[in-house]
Amino acid sequence: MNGPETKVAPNFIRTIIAEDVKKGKNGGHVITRFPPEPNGYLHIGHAKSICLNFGLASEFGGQCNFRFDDTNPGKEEVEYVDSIMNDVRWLGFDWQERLYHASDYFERLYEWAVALIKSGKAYVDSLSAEQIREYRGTLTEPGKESPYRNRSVAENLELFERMRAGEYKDGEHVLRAKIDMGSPNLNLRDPVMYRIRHMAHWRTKDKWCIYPMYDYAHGQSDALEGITHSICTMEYEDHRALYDWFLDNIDVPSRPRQLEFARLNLAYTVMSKRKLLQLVKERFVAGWDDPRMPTLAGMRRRGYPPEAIRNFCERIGVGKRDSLVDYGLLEYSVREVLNLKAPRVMCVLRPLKVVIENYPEGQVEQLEAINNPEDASAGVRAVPFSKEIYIERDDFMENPPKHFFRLAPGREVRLRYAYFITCVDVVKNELGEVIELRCVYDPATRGGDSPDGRKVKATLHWVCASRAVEAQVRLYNTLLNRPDTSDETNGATFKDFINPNSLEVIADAKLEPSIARAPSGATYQFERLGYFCADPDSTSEKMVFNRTVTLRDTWAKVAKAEGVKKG
RNA sequence: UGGGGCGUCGCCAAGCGGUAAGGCACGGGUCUUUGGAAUCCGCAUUCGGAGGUUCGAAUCCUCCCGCCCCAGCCA
Repeated sequence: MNGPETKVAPNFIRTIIAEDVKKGKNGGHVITRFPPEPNGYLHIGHAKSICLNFGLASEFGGQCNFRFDDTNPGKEEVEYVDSIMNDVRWLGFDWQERLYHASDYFERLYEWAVALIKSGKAYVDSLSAEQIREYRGTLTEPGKESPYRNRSVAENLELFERMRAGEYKDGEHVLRAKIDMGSPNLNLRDPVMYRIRHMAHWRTKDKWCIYPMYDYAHGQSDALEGITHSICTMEYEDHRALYDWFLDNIDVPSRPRQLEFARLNLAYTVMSKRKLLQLVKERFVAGWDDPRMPTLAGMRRRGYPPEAIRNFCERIGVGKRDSLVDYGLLEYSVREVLNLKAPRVMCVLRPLKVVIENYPEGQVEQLEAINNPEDASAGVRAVPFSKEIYIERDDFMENPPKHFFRLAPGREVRLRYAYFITCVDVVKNELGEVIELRCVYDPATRGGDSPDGRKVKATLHWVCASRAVEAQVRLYNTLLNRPDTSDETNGATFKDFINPNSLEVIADAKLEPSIARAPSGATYQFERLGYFCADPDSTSEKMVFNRTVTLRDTWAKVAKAEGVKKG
């Protein structure tokens, strides 16, 4: 697929793996894994990891396993399990039969813990959680050894066995690795391997009441699956010494290597599961799949194609430094895909009635419109036209500024695929607001071309008033009103910067009749406005559309630069 | 003031001792029945700073500055 000139941009992980393969390490094989914990929905940051892991595996002719990191039953739920698998498949990746769980290895991990006890490298500690924290020391002072650190192997064995048997309450004992309480790396100060949790696990049910910690479970799970490159985010860099310590002190079947990369931060949104959960629980959004959410479920409902997300993940690259990616890059990736695929259709969001005075009363004609100028195979459709139509309020200005090309008193413009019309009169209500336009059309311009070759500076979208279908349209803006809300130094939190205008609902947009019954999820370009997709909230009475992303809007840029006001 | 990372264009990001890729954004042109799309052109004498090594440094050395992560029986 990748020809010689479509070479992908190198990154340090790709480079390391290529070197390993070249040296024949791991027999030249590459096996990666995507290891989510089922404690929340997947978001665009996970997409980066998914694309990296599955992408690298396929690039090197290897495979990527799917593994639930389910070591903490207190936080994990099956609702998340289902959504996670669904989202990875939707993104376009397939783990075939290789669906694994850290909980598949509980028995093996337990045996290895026993072996570590026998070799004097692990012990049961009976300090309380607070005491363990005190004994751990601080960033600048070394820790102290627990008084239980030198229990005999026999005693440790018995205690650990009874921990498993359920003879102790939560928190009474833990199993710790015996490493070095004076290490400058806090992860090596006798890390906890097992804690007691009398709690059912979604898979193992009541079989266990002791559960392994991430640090103890992850590397060994990797080794059992023959993972060659275990790719994780930067915050685990300090854990690598521990990851390696376990692998060095346990008789594992293979030797994986941990590599760390920087997680994705996207402007105007948040990525942490904690914050996303807060948005859902505190009703700032309608749910995990709210189209404003950076979750894959939200983006799917918003209308972002999986291909666009994959392209975005390739474009942002992979590095080790903190970054904040411009939201515009994601939007560019979305438009790029949709431009080629989305059928065009006309919809008027904020209607302004236009009466064409010289058009025959009661006549309705069908005009031919191109479905997708980027794709001839998409064909054409018929759009009804008659004496009364709606145009966009923004497409008319009574006193147009210099660079406004659209309709104005006395001005002629084109109605897309229809006729040239000239505004001859403006009807206002008692408040002085424009409520209707009176225009005349030129019958010779049918279809939108003028036989005499005269030009017009603008083409407007429109909808036939008598045949229009009303639809609800939801317009989305950024969830947060500033790009970076991570600085909480003055007691501020991201919630202080939630954009109160992130959702704008248009109750009665006028839609051309051709998509009156569009299937949920179908994406269209509403000409001159943007890409929109049918929402599952649609009913047989009323369609609901989500604005996926606007089109690039040069006029908006000009208007802003010149300080043009609406109206 | 311990340890681990990181500093290349407004935002990402290549580069690994031979004289600064690419994408987005931005500015301008062409074309246009979407102010869309497409297309062309422009956009870092300089790589956090200061010294040093070298014929030659973003790349090597020294010192300095800045930012991120770590004190869960979370992952």
